[in-house]
Amino acid sequence: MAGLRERQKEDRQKRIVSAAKTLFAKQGFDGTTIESIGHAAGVSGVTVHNYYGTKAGILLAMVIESDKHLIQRLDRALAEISGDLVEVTSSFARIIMDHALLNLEKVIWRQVIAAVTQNAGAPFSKAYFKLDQQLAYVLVRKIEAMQIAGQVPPHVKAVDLGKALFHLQNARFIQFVCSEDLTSNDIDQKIRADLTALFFLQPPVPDQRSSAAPSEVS
Amino acid sequence: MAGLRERQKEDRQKRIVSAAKTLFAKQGFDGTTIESIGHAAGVSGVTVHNYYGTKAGILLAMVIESDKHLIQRLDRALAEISGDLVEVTSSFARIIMDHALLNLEKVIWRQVIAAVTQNAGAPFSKAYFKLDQQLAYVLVRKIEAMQIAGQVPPHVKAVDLGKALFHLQNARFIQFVCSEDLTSNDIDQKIRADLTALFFLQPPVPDQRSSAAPSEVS
DNA sequence: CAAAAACTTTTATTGGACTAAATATTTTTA
DNA sequence: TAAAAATATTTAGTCCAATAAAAGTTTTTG
Repeated sequence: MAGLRERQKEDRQKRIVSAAKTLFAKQGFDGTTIESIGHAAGVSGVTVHNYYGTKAGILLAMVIESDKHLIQRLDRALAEISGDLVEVTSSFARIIMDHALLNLEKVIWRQVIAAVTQNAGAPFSKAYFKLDQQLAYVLVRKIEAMQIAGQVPPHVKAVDLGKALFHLQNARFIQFVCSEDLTSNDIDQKIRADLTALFFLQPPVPDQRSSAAPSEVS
Repeated sequence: MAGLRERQKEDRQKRIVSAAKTLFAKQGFDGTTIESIGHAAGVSGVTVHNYYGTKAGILLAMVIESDKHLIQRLDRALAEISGDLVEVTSSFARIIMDHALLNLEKVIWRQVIAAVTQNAGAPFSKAYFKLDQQLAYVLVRKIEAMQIAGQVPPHVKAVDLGKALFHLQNARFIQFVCSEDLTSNDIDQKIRADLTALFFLQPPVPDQRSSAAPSEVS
């Protein structure tokens, strides 16, 4: 059997998360009561509480579920990219933004970020931060691969670089969801500007030709 | 006269913010009711509402008030720093972290970030983002000065670099307040690692001595 | 199938943010 | 100083998240 009850529970949870997704999208986060989520999912409001603890808990369940596949998708996508670090980071950011908007609207993402920040330490927040770390390591692995291919200088610590790039990307992602006006193209431009400045690149660096180009430091 | 009533209003607002600061610190954000803030400030809860709209509004008023002087302080502090960009950014971040903790505890800062994110678009959020921008421009100005002094290559766009560094610092600041364990020293190390990797620096570059450390590029 | 275990639901309560409207007070101005 | 204007407070109420405990239901187990 392996748990008939288990399956029912999962089914209920799926219905709850699905109902929440619909209602949040339709009426917003604050405009949706836990009761109404339960009603739409065919369970009582208290049951929703029992499963997810808080409204934010439901939200995070949604996000974590939706991000399950993002990491693999990113890994695959980055493997195919042959550009420099700017291209790689830009693509990384773009895939994350696209994926994010595919699942939830910006206004909901704001609630996600708020909930995670507010409840730093809560189980669902830890899960979210863990996910972030996994995302960062997608970048780290790509950088390691680029180092082997000679596209990134070997003296750079891939982990440090990957994390730094991830944090930068994440800051821009937050900016992205905090402004309804900003498109993913806007953010892409900003990220490119960020990296161009940070890498101290002379304007367009051609290609393979001695990619190290260490700028004369003070 | 220039408004006796004005002055009383200001006085009341000061008392409210001050009371809120004390109570938030003592009982936490959620543990403090608007009613109790009003009581401590000698006004009614409704008056608190009238002035600040929401509990988050009070919080942001606190932050904005406390950050009024931060920009000047930063400007003065950075003017005296003569190190490279890593040193400058590190100091920048450190001053911000110190200032932040001097005024509010981490747990309250989490509420601040949550509130700002959640209510992106609300007047107090806009004010906060504006403040952020002003902070970023402190860095931009310093970089411009460094360019004139020949410490930063002239082909780099100071605005881009300053904003990028600010965003990175900001991401690390959020990490800082989201973990009770992390000290400002921890974050400092992380920021140094970030920048070292991003700038593609050979490990520690001593000084003028051009210690080439030629890495065998595969 | 019956008893026990594991959940869910119902019912009831609490607590607090936020709002609205009526009332009271203080300040201004004439 | 009295009327008017501006502002604060009281009062009353709504809404909803969150919790607790009792009652009901389904699933498992023996």
